[in-house]
Amino acid sequence: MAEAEQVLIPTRERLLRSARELIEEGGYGAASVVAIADRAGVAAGTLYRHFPSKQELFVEVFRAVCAREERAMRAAAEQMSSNPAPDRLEMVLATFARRALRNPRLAWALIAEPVDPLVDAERLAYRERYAQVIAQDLRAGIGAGELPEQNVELTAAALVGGCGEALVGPLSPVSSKRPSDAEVMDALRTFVRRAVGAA
Amino acid sequence: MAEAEQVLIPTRERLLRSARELIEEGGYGAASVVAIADRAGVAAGTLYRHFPSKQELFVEVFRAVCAREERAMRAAAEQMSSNPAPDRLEMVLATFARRALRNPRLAWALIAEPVDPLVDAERLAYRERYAQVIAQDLRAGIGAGELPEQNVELTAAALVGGCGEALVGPLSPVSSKRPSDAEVMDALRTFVRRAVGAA
DNA sequence: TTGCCATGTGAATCCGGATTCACTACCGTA
DNA sequence: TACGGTAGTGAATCCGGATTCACATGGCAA
Repeated sequence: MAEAEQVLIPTRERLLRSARELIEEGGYGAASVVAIADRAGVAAGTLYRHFPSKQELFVEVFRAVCAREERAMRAAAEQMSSNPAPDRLEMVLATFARRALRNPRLAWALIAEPVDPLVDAERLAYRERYAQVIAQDLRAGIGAGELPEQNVELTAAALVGGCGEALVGPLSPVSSKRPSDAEVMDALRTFVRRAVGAA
Repeated sequence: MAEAEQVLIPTRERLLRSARELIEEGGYGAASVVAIADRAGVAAGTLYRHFPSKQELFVEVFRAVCAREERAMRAAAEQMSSNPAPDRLEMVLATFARRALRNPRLAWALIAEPVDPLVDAERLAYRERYAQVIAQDLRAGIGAGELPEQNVELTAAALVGGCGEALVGPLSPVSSKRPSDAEVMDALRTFVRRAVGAA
């Protein structure tokens, strides 16, 4: 599978990119060392010139992708900064959902697919960060009297988790009679608004 | 680890039980063929006298446990059959959560931990069934005017998924500063009531 | 020119399980 | 007592992937 070799891009980057692409296409299972190296146009051994182990490579991929997601969510919140909290929350979670639906396999890998302890730890850390983005707006909403008092951390976790898992179904490899993306998004918006106690 | 051998119980059953126990304690990873056989007080080869493969054994364990969960949820709904739908829904999901919190490792295995295609297929099937239990009460509630119109299937999925993932955090192996079970249950009850649009 | 370092190679090796199989032990029946 | 079938044994084998390592190659500085 010798690709049109992107010699412009340094090997290390190419390896990271190959790994991400393979995960996007077929989950962690599809991203074997040989496959990754192959796609990057190098030999398997080369991977070990740039990363101490496959795990570490995965961690780096994972971090980069999660950071991108977090940025997208924060940006969404930013854009709505002058709108009421419920609208902001709806937007933030809709952003999360939209992106997941656009890249289902990757989303599944980020949200649920276990890999190894190193990556799993990273996952937990990022879940926490997503929840914090939500929690922030929840607090603001409560402060402004736009939302009722509630356990902010748990609601935030339930929302991230909730939307995540709600997506995992529609996302999952073999689901057949899946509803359209628009329907999913719509139902999730309603769900979020209600769950936070918006009018 | 030759246990006090329960020769009263047939080997096949003992194997199923060992597997379940090992999964409860350490997830699928801890349930190797040798470990399972060991705990059942037989040799590895014996497992293959009773099951065509490890996968098939897992599927059987998984089915049994999921069926038990489903029964618990249905029973909870049954008991509340004369109460309003929102109360029933709260009860059903609280049952789900309570049981998960009581047996975190197993819950994690059922809800999220990937194993192999056979078992994963089973998981999807059961998620669907849990969602149907919810959907049933949602429909009843809408019919009785106790709940607003909504996309029943998606809300049900979001709730099962939502509670599931919300639990996964608190459940997960290494989470430290986890809130008390009571707090989690409480926040989830509120969450559920709001999410379905109850007054 | 020579030596050294960084990078790349890919076949050989290692490793952790699942799976097999030739053999034993026991039980009920002819 | 012999026979066949069922259950059990556990060391040997197989298998898929990560990891290693002895051997290039090319650039750069002494």
